[in-house]
This record gives sequence, structure tokens and C-alpha cells, in this order.
Amino acid sequence: MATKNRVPKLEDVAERAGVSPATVSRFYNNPSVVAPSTAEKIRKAVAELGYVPDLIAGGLASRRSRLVAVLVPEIAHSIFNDTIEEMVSELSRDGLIVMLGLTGMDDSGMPKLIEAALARRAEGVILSGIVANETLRQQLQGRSATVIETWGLPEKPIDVAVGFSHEAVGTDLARFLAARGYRRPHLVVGNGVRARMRRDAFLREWAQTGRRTPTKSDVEIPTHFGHARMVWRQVMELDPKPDVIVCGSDLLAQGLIVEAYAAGKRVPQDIAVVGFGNLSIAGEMRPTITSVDLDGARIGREAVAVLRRRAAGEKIANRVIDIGFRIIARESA
Amino acid sequence: MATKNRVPKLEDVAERAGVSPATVSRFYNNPSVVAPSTAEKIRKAVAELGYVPDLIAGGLASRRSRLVAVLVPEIAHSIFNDTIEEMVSELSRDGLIVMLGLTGMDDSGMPKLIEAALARRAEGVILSGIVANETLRQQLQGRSATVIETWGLPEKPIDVAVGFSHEAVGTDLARFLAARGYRRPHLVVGNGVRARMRRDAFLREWAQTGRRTPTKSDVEIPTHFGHARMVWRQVMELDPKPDVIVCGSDLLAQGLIVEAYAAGKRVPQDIAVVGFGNLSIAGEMRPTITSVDLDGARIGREAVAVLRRRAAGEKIANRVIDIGFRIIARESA
DNA sequence: GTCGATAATGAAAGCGCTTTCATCCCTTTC
DNA sequence: GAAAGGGATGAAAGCGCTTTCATTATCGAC
Repeated sequence: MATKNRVPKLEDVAERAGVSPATVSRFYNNPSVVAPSTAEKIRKAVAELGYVPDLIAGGLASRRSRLVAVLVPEIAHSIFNDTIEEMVSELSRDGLIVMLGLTGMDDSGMPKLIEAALARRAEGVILSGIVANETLRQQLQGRSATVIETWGLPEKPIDVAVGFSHEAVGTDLARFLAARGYRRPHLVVGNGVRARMRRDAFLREWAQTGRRTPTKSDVEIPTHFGHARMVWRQVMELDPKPDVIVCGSDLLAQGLIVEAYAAGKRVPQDIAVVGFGNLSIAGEMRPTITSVDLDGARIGREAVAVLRRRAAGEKIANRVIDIGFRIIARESA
Repeated sequence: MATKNRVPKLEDVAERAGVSPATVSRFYNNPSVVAPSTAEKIRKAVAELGYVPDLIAGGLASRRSRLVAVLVPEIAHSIFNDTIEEMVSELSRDGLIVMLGLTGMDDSGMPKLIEAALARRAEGVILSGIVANETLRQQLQGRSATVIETWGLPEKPIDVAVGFSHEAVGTDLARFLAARGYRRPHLVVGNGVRARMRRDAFLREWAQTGRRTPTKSDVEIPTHFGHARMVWRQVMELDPKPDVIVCGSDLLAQGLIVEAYAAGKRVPQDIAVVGFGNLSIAGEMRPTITSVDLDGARIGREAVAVLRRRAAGEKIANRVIDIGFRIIARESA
């Protein structure tokens, strides 16, 4: 038999079912137009042959790649993971696959990955953070792919952005702590753009209170549990008696709580701690951690929703989608 | 100009550079054969046009998809993340992209994702865990894609497997604890196949010592920090005086340490704790956590190495690659 | 019974590349 | 100086699908 020993193709199915290739193609892409009896014959032939459509060939012909690129700095300790998880499952529901790209914490891998995505004619490119490089912005703008920047809220998005305002977080956090009566905060700031935006807004707002200027220390991003020892030492050097430490992540906050206990201090009685991200541990730690809740999964959902609307040919009116955030007051501050 | 307002294609570059399409194709796929002066002309044309090759079309013609599918249960709290991260960066170095698929903790999404991967003619399919479903195994076996099962060590891999022996972990852990003089362990077991393999091996080995049969409790996988409260309660009910708790993950171990402190017990003096996975927190927690080190990144590297050797046409002699594991003794046990 | 719709299908021309085979021209080599 | 070899390029035939356009069959409606 001619079809032995090779991967069956559309034509083989057509022949076996006694129809034309066009009809088999319609069976897959537009099933409502094929007659039930014909469909049944095709289904049978497909099963007998073990046929799996070649989406590469299909993609070329239809110029639909069914591919969405998701580019993030890293995933090992990432706060983006909820977002990615949500996107991947939502997208695969639509028959889209996601190409995962790791840009590195400094985004150095981004240009190559964007090129790779465009070369595959990705229908969407979802980026974490906003793209700084002007050349890249242009390159992305010229293409038909939907480009979604997430987690930040640029004034002028390349295409669409969904995230929240880091400035607003900083401001609100300052107000929140001021209202609770704290007077000597220490800020632990990750050395990334976003963390700095929050810090600056915090300091600006804090200055309004007329209270002591907060001490600050820097950590590498991604900030995590292991930074705590070093940070603790640094904090104590700069100000042995801060009343609250504001962290760039819940993991770091958790680490500091452990350090505080190891140093014989109680949280929050002797020193308070605030996290960021509202990871599940924030609600599970002892004491539970006061944090800023960002609905990562929601960012993912909204991003996918935008993609869907684009696919449906809708115009996207609101190009900057603010999902907001909430300060969750718990035991630690 | 004819090339205005549309995405330039290979032919446009060829025309502009004054060469044939074939030569431009060679410029990309086999640059060593094109004359330097010609290459320069092409480079110039590419830059002027902003040409990006269409890898979909290229893939169809060359029947190379340059796509590797990576299928994992989830990524939000995953122990696989180091592996994924390593694979993604290694693969993108080779110009391969990775399609990330989430199968769900029960692997229910696997069949569809495998079909999607095959439909895109993925060159490799990397699975976490071993595939139980026989139909799926067959489907995978028939294709030319390299299939790599990771984290487990099946007796008869579909194609290639890289991981470690969960039985050996259980056995070694039992010996390790016995040697340290522990007499009343409690086992916290995730309700997954792999965790159960470790447990059974542990119990078998422990029985040899003639000591008290360990108490056990179950948790949902993925096991994490938040399970600790419930587990702690359960442990205390089953045996108020265990001398060591053996956990299915470092996160859970960390949670139990926090619980122990909250209950006024010292680790390891009053109760010891052992983790699994050797996440970075294991070495950073206070006390540092005794754990089982599995080099997740190495699994990723080995998997990619296999893919490379296949791509180079090499035969893979060793179809089961055991990367081993090490028990890291730290403060907590 | 005829006509226009409508539904179902087929024929064929691509989609934008890769690759085989052939060609041409320039070096070597004796 | 001719033959042989090799390097660089071009022509053209696909890769396995999709989709437009045309065709045929079917069905009411008048």
C-alpha cells in the first residue's frame, strides 16, 4: 500500500475517504459546511490512517501560526508564573500554543527572541514589563502581531498594555504605613526599573508626612528568600531601630521574618515587615505577611482576552488596562 | 515600489541584492557556501528591507520545525522550573523554540498537548514524569520526534529517559535517618506516583532496622508551604513525639519548621525535619534544611544534549540516563 | 415545470521557503 | 594547453496544506 511507512497526509485521507483534499481541509477548519455523511467517512479514514494534520503546512497556507510568544525574564523564582500559567491554559483552550522565551533579568535576550517570534509569525507577543529599546518597539509595531506589555503601565504602549501602576503602589504603601503610625521605615529595593518606580513614589509620598527619611538598601533581582541574611545585616547597620521593613517580594519578607526571629526580635511587635506580590506564602507564614496583592492570573486572562478580541477582528478601544492592586493587611505590619 | 506595504519575502531580498532566491536561502542556512561579496550584498538588502525569514515556510520546505515541546504539570510552584529554565535557554541557543504545555497535576491535558506538538512536527517532546497511557506511548513511538521522559526512570522508556530513581531516594533516606539514630519518623507523602515510590522504598528499608513503623500522612501535590499547618496538626495526632518528619518538598519542610517554632519546639533538637528537592531556600532557612539534592538544571542539560546528539544523527546508546541524587545533611536533621 | 437560491464539493493556484541538479567559470595539475 | 576538479550560483520542483472560484445537485416557490 502506498501509504505504508510514511506519515499520512491530507491527500491520503482524502483518497481513502473518497473525497477531495479540499473537503478534508474543510472538515478540520470549517466543519459546519461539510455534510454529516461525508464527515463520517473522513473521520473514519483519519482514524484508520492515524492522520495528524500538519499545522506547519496549514499555517503557511492560511498564514495563521496559532502561536503566541510569551517572553519573561526567568521562571525559576518568578512572580510572573501565575500569569504564565493562566495564559498557557487559556491559550491552549483556543488551540494556540505558547512559545516560552527567557529574556534574562536584564532583558538581554529579548531582541533575539522577538525576532524568533516574528520569524514564526506569532499572532501575539506577550512581554513582561515594558520595552525600553526604541528599535525593538518599532520592529514590533510594524508587524501584524498583537503585542501586549504586561505588569507595567506605559504611557504610550506599543500596542496594548495590561498591568498596574508601580507608582501608585509606592504611594499607597507610604500612606498605608504612615496611617498605621510607622515612623522609621527601611526600604529594600530590587535593582530593577519597576522596583525603583515604587521606591521613588514611596519616598515622594513619605516626604509629605514630614517624618524621617527612610533608610534604603539594594538587592539583586529577582529578590528572594536567600537575600534576607545580607539585607538584615545591612538594615541593622544603617538603622538599628527601624520600625518597618518594606520588601520587594514576599519571599524576602519571609526571609526577614525568619532573620528577625533568629535575632530574637518579634514580628510585628519589635519590627514590622511588608511584602509584595501576595504569594500564597504571605497568607500562610507565621506571622501572616502584609503584602500587596497583584492578581497575576488576571493579567494573564486579560492578555488572552485582548488576543481573542483581536482575533475576532474587534478594535481594542482601551489600550491600557489597569488591573489595579490591593494592600492586604495581615499580621506582619 | 512593489515591496512597499507588505512584509518583504525572500524573493524581494534576492531581487534587491541581485541574486537568486536560492542564494539568499543559502545565506541563511548554509552561509559557508556563499561568497563573501555576495553575502555582503544580501546583508545590505536584508537590512534595507527589514526582512525576517519566514520560518513557517522554511519549516515546511525543509521539514524542520525547530520546535521542541516541553510538557509539565504546572509551573506556578513547580520543582521542574529549574529544568525548564535550563532547557529553554539551551535550546534557544540552538535556534530552537520551546512550546510550553501544561498538562495539569493529573496529566489530563497530555493527550491534546501531545497531539498539538506532533501536529507542529516538534523535533522533540520532553515530558516530566513517565507516560502511563499505553495508547499515547504508541502514538509517540511512531513519530520521528525524540521523546524524552524526565524525573523518573522507567524500565522501558518510550525513547530516552533522564532522571533518577525514586526508590533509591527512599531507600537511602531510610538508611541515612537510621544511621543518625532516629527512631520515630513521620512520613508526609504527596499523593502522586513518584512520592509513593519513595515512600514504599523508605518503608521497606526502614522495616529492616526493626524499628517502629513510621506514621504517615498524605497531602495534595504539589506539596507546599501552606500545607504545613494541616500536616503539623495531623502529625501531632498520629504521634505526638516523632523525632523526625520526612517531607515531600523543601517548601513543606520550611513550613513545618515555622510551625514547630510556633508550637515552641526547636528544630532539630526537639524535632528534626528533612526536605526534598534542595531548593535554594533549603540552604538559606534557619535552621538550614537537610534535603535531597536533585540537579534539575542538569536534567534539562542532559535532555538537550540528547536532542543535540539525535539532531547530529548519532545513535543514543544509553537510553536511560541516571543523574543520581545526593542527600545533603544540614542543620535540620 | 422552471427559476433562482442554497448547500456541498472539486479543481487548481498558491503560501514562502529549501534543495537537488545543472551550469558556469576559475584554478590546478601534468 | 587541456583535462579535471571545485567553488559559486541559478532554475525549478516541490513541502502539505488552504482558499477562491466554479460546478453540480437539491430544494422551494411561483
